[in-house]
Amino acid sequence: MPQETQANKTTRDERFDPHSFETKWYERWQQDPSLYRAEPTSTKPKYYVLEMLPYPSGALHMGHVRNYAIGDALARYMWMNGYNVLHPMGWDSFGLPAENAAISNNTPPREWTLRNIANMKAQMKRLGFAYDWSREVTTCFPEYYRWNQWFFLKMYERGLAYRKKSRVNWCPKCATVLANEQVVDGCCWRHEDTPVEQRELEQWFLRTTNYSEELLRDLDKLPNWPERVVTMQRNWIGRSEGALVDFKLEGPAGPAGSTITVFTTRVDTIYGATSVQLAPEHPLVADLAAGNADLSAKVSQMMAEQRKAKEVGDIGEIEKHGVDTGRFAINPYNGEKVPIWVANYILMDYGTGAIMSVPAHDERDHEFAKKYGLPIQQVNQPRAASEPVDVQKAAVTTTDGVVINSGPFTGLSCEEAITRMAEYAETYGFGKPTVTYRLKDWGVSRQRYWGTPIPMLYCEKDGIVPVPEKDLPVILPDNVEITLSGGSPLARVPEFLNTTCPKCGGPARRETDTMDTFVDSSWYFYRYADARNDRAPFESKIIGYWFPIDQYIGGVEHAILHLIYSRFWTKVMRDMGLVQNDEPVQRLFTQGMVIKDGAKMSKSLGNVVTPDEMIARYGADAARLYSLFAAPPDRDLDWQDTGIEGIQRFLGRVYRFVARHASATRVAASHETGQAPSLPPEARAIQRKLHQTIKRVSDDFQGRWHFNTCIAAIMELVNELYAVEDKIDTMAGPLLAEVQRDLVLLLAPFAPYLAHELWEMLGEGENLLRAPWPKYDPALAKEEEIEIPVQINGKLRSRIVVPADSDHTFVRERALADEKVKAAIAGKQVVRVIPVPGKLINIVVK
RNA sequence: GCCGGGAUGGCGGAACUGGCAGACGCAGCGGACUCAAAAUCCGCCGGUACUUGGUACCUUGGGGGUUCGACUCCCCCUCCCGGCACCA
Repeated sequence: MPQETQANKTTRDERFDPHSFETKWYERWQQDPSLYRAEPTSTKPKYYVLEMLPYPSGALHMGHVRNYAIGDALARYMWMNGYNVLHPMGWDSFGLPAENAAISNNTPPREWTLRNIANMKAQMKRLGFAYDWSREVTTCFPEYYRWNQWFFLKMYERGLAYRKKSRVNWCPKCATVLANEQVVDGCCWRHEDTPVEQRELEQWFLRTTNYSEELLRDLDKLPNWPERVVTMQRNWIGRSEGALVDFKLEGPAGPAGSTITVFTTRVDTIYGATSVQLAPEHPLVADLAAGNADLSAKVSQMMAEQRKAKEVGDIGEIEKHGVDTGRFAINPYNGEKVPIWVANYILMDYGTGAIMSVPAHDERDHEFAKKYGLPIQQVNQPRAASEPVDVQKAAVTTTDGVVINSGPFTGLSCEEAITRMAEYAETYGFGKPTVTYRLKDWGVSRQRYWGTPIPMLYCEKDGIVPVPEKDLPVILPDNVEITLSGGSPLARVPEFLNTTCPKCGGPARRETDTMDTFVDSSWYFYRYADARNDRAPFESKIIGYWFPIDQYIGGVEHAILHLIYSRFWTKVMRDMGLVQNDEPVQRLFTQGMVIKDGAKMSKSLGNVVTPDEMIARYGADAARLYSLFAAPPDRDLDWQDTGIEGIQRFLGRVYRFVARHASATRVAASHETGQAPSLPPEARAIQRKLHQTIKRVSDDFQGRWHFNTCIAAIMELVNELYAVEDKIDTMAGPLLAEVQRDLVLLLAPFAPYLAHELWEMLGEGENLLRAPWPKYDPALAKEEEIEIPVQINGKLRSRIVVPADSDHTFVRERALADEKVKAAIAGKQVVRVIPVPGKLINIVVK
């Protein structure tokens, strides 16, 4: 054995070559496809960890690597802790970039997409991510999208899918319609410099608004979602409580009827209403303007103005103006006649498109009334008025007040009046309490080729006819000419377009729009649980076992779009009896972006770092470990090329240390004796550090996920091992063996290649993924002596070393006896001594 | 305007419940090894002042406060990032 130690010393400067062993393990892992498979049933507890599936754009970027490194570390940790882990991966593979590539490279979208998938899958494998590929989901395959179509039919049956003509967002670059969620600052979410146009089109919608209330309420069931995601969804749903009140039109009524229903959150101020304001697009406006050329012209001008403002995204900035229609409406509470105006700041798509204008108690109404000389009438007196209020000067908008000049409601508090007056309206049939939402139905039609065909037919005789379930899937044809003009490419494929009506057997044509790709990603994670089912999207019993997802990890950019649609889809499936869970995701983690030199990586800035070059230079482990080490995972990560070199150095230090002492460990392991005899102090220090490190890493996995500090802790352990390495041979063998094994286990979730290599080097035959996570012993982690800082009047003046379990009296005596302390308090009076057990002592002197 | 999040050395970041500010890493400086370089190993590394060791003072975006003690709590302000917004 001494000779062997000698031999090891000679390998001290052995080069650390991650590529040789990463290649070796990569090949071994490819040979065993069952390695990361989840067990269909198990006595172990289940754990479903999921990273957001990528769009197959061509190659992974560092943001992907970071996302998957977090998920992979967690999956490996859970495996080592004895869980039945489901850790799948798939491809969100429908979408526009494939069509754009088809146009620019003359490559069919399918071919382009599948090539990208192959490339990215190879990258993932090379990075060592532990996915259960037997459950791979590719959304552009008929075996997947047929279930999109199936769900669509089920929603149609339940009245949740419907077709209507409406004003929709249109991106001229995508040549298709966008959902409200896909419009960012008035521009397309894909083309941030392209303003969205408004077009009138016949479209398919899903009734997300049926679930507005539940989508909002159930946010309370998600305590383990990031606060900001919950807030963003809450804002997006935009619940507002108020009342509907009917104002009767005075004089002749047109086709739009004789009632103007207004929505208000402040019905308590209705006695102060001095006009009614309509949105230019309000149906009644056409009636009122009929035969009035001047009014018609002004109204169409306002419509144009609103549309333009909406496109540019600065609705809210435009100057308020309006026009008096010359007609009147009756306030149902007091019978008063108020003029009806049309105003450019009233939006048809919020509330009812009509408001009552109360200039005394609303700032916008006040501004408007001032401009046009409309009367301002106070009906609300604030309680805590420091100076006399003058509603002619400024609106009083507080709800902390008392209702005045309001007939039978005079004297009520605002809050009470809001309730009582709405009830009153309901009793007398001219209104009711109500709730409105900002959330709109989800427009899912896209005038594009590379997506799921919407399974609907149009028959001249029978109208809209759903494709019978037995005829699914409606296959997306190949060889379609793709252009970005002239509407849906599928409309130019006669073989696809023309079919027969299943009801009457007569000629029918197919719907040529495809589904928004967010449909694909709204339920893909259910498919993973039962990915090869060809009779149903999945078996409910299997969903019952795996759901909800224990941990979902992805970018915060999906906080609204994908995550609200997924929640909606789950609730619909639950109401269909397919799943039992109300929510798909138990815990959500949103990781920060990877940036470089303070900016998002982009080709135009030339600051792109690719995983391939990082693997080539430093290896997969280093790329993964650095993406976890450089910043806490929830924050943005500023990529520094020199930073990853430090990680590579660290991995080399680990490798060399274990390599140098592996044989000693193997020998020790072969005649393990159980509890070591009392250790020499240096060995005890190492043991203590080891157990402290195990605690820190384990705790972080349970709670904060600050993997940057976990890795720092492991670095500290390795630094300590190096500091005593010269003496390590004289230390007890079993301890060295324990340290080496545990060090490798601690690194296994973060740097799997290195960990596997060293595990084998230590003579461990067992699969590392199934090796038990090390346990720490609090007694062994505990310090025997601690250093106590001594403060005088809150300033650090000295430090003393005392046994860890010293009581206060002892610490106090030692502190007061300290030379530096004595000098500092000489001639002064000790007023108080404040102990912080185990932490610090502060002496207050005068 | 409203709602979140953030600002700490030359840089990325640490300090978890009010208790040693700057862990760990990068960059930098010095040393060992080497003919030399790379690699590796060891040491130093917030600022200012003074006689080196050392000691004192300053320092967590700015200003005030609470406290024996504040990166951490409270009030005011500045800047940055994200969401919502004529929402009635």
